[in-house]
Amino acid sequence: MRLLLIEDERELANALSAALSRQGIVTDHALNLGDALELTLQNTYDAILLDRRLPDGEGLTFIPKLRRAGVDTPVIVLTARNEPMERVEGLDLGADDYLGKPFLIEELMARVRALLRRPPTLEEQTIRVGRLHIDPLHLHVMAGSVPLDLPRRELLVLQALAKRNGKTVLRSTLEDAVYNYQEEIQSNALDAHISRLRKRLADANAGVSIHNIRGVGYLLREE
Amino acid sequence: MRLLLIEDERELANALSAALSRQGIVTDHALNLGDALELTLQNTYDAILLDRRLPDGEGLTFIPKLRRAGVDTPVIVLTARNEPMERVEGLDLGADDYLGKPFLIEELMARVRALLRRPPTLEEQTIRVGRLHIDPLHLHVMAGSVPLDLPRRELLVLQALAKRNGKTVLRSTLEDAVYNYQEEIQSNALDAHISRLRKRLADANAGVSIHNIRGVGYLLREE
DNA sequence: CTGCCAGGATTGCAACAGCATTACGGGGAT
DNA sequence: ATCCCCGTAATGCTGTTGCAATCCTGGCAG
Repeated sequence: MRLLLIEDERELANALSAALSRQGIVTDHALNLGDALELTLQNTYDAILLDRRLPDGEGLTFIPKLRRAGVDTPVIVLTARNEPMERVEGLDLGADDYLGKPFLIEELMARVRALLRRPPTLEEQTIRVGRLHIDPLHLHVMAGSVPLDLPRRELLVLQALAKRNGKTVLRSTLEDAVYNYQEEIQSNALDAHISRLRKRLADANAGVSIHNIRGVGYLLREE
Repeated sequence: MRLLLIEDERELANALSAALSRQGIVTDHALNLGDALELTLQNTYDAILLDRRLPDGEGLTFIPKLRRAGVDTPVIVLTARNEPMERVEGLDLGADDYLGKPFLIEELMARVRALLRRPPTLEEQTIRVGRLHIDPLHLHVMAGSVPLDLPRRELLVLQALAKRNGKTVLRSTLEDAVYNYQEEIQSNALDAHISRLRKRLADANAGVSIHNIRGVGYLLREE
């Protein structure tokens, strides 16, 4: 783990560095905001410890600067000013945590650990076939850059087909995907949906087509 | 935004819920850990506010239980015990933040905002659709350069739609975004909000419209 | 090669679930 | 006292969907 400590009091900085080092944490140290910005752009840190009072300005102003530069490393603000409203200000400027001096090294460590534990954002995965982008999580379909609004049942059919991209989907599987066990169908309703879906895909110039395997099922594939 | 508050003092809980509600946050309330666990497994919260002293046990023990159940919702611990070492203990058990009572609502809000800021990129802090600028953190909506004051529930609807800009939001998801589980609606209240919101957006010449996908949900789209 | 047929495709239609809108009134906030 | 939010319900509307009638097609048997 690697931290950037931005702190102008050398004595405190050294003590912190030493303590962190004993925990197996590597600490880079900047004495002012100018140096700090340079360091953050050249390196990647797991977290940044930021003092508010610094020779070249108020520490908090550093956070928006960082963010604008596309750096989203978590920031913990260290400060003597520990009034509630000050904390609000700090947090709203983009700090991830706020720690009033004096503090125990253990608490700092615990807060760093808490920050690092936060899960990274999980990517939403979208299925791509032809010019279609299908986002099953958000029930969203795009044909190229144009959104494709599908009625409920057609959407279900398309999703079921897309999930097994290119592979044949049994007719019965499709039926299960579109109808729950309470809903009985006694007609070719499914065929009707397929037909209507085909038309819509063609109209949208989706670049895919629904192919039938006689007696087995359907599959979705690029044209 | 939707929170779970785990707190046995009804009075405090009600006060908090009211305050949060005024900030556009929907709060579910559990009086004990048992209820809380059930709720967390049934719903998805943006964050959990957890008291330490609870009728059926120490609140902190709840966190590992949650994590084992695969729930990684951020937890903010609220407590009278605010000694540094106690805080360390809480954070190491998996809490994401720690707030000593008494606290200002503002600070709680700031800490919640800090937590929620993580997953979406910082760029997305203010959402833009058409001529609308929506700042979900500060609950502020602008149509062009004119501020648009929306009633609470309509704001919640708009926010929920905007967060998934352009993508379909399930009806049920919208309901969860606007109502907590205690508030049962047995009418088309949601439809009514949508209708009224539509009118306001049109009057404000917002350049966006709410589109319905029959049987699925709604989405927000530029005109 | 031809005819037959089961399975598939298409499409009009009517029913209905789902949606939109609006008026009303209770209740909370100012 | 006033205003506005918000839930409710009545009313009218609309697109989806199940169905069925009809047409099409591929595969197989003779």
